[in-house]
Amino acid sequence: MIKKPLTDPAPCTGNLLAMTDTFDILGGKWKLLILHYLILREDINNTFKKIERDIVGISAKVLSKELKELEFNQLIKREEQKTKPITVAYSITEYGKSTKEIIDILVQWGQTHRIKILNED
Amino acid sequence: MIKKPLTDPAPCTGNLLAMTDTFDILGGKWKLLILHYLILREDINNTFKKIERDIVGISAKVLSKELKELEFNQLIKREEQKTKPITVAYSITEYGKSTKEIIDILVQWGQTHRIKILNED
DNA sequence: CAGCATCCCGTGGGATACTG
DNA sequence: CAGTATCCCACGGGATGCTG
Repeated sequence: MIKKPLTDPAPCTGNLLAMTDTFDILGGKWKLLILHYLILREDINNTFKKIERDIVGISAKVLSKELKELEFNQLIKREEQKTKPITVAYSITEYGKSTKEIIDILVQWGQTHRIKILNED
Repeated sequence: MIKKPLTDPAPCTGNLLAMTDTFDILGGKWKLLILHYLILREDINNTFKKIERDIVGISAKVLSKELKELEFNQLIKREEQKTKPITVAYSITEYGKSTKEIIDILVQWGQTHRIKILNED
């Protein structure tokens, strides 16, 4: 039987670092919701206003900040359209689609949890 | 702690709701780090003090709050030990282990992202 | 319409001290 | 040791108004 060092310094630093990286980029309550929205509506003209209306509870100020950060990290693409009053369309990038597996697992976990809770008591 | 259904015309309401449920339970920057820590150290005596030391950056006040919420949602178990100055050990529950797939994906994504960034420019 | 500037408030969380 | 209680401040984010 092999013993581990007793004074075990913070275990798995690498993993913690990687998770923190992910939180930094995708963290907060909105980014993954926005990515989910854009992934499902890949071929649609998703204007700022439309996103703001569809994602219930988000304010324009916060949405603006979130979109900017997502664009900075190349997860979404921003395109100004030459309309009368200017409109802007946002879309998912190929790289942005890599978050789909995260989203799917979070959705699945949430659904399972809800079922678990309902079956209690 | 589950949110009430939103009266929400947005597409894919169910998915958004499920994701929001997950955020409510596992959200914030600490809960998944704590679960990850406890999953890896399943058979170890994880006292409050030990966790506080190993998870760099967390304060006792916040750790206390997070542990309470995780226990409330049955993701971890709290056990007082009959030591001289009382100690408390926390451990992952079977249900808590269901978060491992989430953690694994977040770790993996973070690592991949880091590699991507390094290979740019 | 998109999104920035301002003002303003609630609260999350740090620092510190105290208790069982 | 494992928390709890207080004080206190920074800042996230709402509301509103303005501009290109």
